Amino acid sequence: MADVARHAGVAPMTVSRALQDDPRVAPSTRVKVLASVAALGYRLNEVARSLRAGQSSDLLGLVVTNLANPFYAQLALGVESLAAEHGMTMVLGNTAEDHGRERELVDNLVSRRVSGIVVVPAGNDHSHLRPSALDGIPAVLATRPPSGADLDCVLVDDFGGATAATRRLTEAGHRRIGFLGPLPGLWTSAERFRGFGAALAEAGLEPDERYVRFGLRDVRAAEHAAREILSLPDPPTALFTANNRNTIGAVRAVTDAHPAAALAGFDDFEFADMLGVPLTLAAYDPAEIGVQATQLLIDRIAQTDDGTPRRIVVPTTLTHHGQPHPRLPSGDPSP
Amino acid sequence: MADVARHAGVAPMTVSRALQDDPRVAPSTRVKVLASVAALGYRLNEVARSLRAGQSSDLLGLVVTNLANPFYAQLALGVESLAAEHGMTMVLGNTAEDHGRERELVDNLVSRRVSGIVVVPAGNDHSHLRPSALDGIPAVLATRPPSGADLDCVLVDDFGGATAATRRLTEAGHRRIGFLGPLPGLWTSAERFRGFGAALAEAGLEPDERYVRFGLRDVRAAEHAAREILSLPDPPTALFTANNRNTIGAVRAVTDAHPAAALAGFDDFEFADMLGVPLTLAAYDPAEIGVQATQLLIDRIAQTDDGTPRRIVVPTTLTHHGQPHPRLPSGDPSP
DNA sequence: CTGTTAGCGCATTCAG
DNA sequence: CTGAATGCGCTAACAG
Repeated sequence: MADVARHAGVAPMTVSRALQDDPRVAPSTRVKVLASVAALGYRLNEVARSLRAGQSSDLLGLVVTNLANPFYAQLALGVESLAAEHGMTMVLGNTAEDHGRERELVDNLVSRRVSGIVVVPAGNDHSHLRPSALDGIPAVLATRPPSGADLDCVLVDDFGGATAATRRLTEAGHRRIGFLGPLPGLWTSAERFRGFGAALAEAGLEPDERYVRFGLRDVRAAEHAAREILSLPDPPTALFTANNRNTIGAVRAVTDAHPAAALAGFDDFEFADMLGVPLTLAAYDPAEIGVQATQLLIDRIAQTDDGTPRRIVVPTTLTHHGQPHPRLPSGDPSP
Repeated sequence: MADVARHAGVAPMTVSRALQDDPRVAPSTRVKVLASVAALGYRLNEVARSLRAGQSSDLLGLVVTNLANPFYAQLALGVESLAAEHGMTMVLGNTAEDHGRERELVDNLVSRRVSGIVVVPAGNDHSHLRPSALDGIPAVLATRPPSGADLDCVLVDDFGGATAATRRLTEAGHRRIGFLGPLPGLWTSAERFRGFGAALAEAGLEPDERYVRFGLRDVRAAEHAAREILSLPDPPTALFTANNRNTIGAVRAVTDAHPAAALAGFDDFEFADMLGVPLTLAAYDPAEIGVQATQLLIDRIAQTDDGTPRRIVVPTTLTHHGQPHPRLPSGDPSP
């Protein structure tokens, strides 16, 4: 910068001002300075700039559990787009659902003085994400509600979506409906099960534990569980699956020799319409979650909020792929 | 840091040294310092640290064209994993194939003094990525070779993969084979077409322009083109598709009323085995590209290379989903 | 409108 | 082994 100042015949301070469009600098001077900047190929050093600024660095942290999941990639895209709109740059970390790694990443981001962090938390205790634990840097949770800390968060309407999707099954006359989901310790998983149960209750039914499986973390496990359930002496005529891994596993099981079962689930995914199996899905826009979370963060950074924790719930839409579910004959359709 | 020093009864310099495991500090002093650090909840300021260091910031930039594509999400994961292994943090930007945005993002990263940048370039001229244009910060290209600049790059074996996949079709007796691909200006697209042509040549054939379509950027366009080609009076009996968007479009076209055609293509994707259509695919590991690119970058940062541009080619593997392609009767199978 | 002074938090350099 | 001085590149805060 000193070089530029020399080249332009002004003081460094003037260069600094010209570069940040300070209105107090004369137009003629500004032109002169900008010419020198161009001539010397000079570029502002953001590191020094943000050191001086003390707080803020125009960086926005994002910590996700699994970037390989297109869901989180979309969420990241949402964060990036809004961040960019506000002149901020996204720093991305992947925890692979590892609490320790999450701590490391968050710590790292704090050390870099990012302006805020969007976190998809790996664990159920979020006390380490309190602003006080983060040198005052605000964090916003995505897809899971805070526990042990008063934090902003953006959630999906897990309960509503699961209820609506399951209702489609009961409305079609199904009375024996199975459930496949990931670990019940996951908030989303628990909520979706609750929604599932609510829809059953509306129809005067309740979950049958023989047909309920939790802890299915990948497609293979889900497929296996689906086969087991469908092989029971008195198998369900329909399945509700709590996320796309489980849905896919169920589809695999159903397209095979086993007795067909109607499927409804949570999460839309590409190709859902190409699997040759009718599928009712509670869909939502993952990017929207990223956008909303980033907006909360920006509000908090700008202090335009009132300080009380906010909670945004992103709605789901019911979509249907493939042929409509055949309406079962009234009464319990026996095998 | 001064606070910690005071608390520990030492000079700030000693705190600094203790924190970076300088062997010259006495063990007892180190313990004292670390205790104070913990007591005060002190955290090193990476911003100041990297300002002092002048170069480097333990940040590694990644600029991709489309994070929504699982391919690039996987690539990002590869970059992140190796970066993390080396104590570096990934900063991610998305260009949406926009040259201007790419320049902005790269410029931004340079201003932040990242140690290096992995770029999936949007355009065909890469002169703006020369180290001299980047204040000496090295860039590595991923999936596309440099042009107008001597840069390291990591490529996929586009030619070989396309040749191998197409060969499967000719070996099965197909003689009228169509081609669907994105814009021919894309290097990968051109290479894959070249590989397609090479396999045809081996079988004494050549591309029939009636069956060749470029510029298909999404599934819908690919599906439409596939339908058109398959509706010709003398339609091809097989199609080679140059990327997963095109493959999916072709699958959609083929599963419909149209005369079936054998399919081979580039890129594997999830569910490829669930579409009910036999599919030969040239597959490769996108994360591997990210890892290799990051390794090149780290080498260059550490100056452990000899300065000449390096080029790494990631191999492809032929995978087959669904039933094997039925072997056509010898001779040209007429409709 | 422009320049001068001072310091953000840290680590290199040189003295103890 | 430890400490003091110095400056990384930039910009508030105060002069002129």
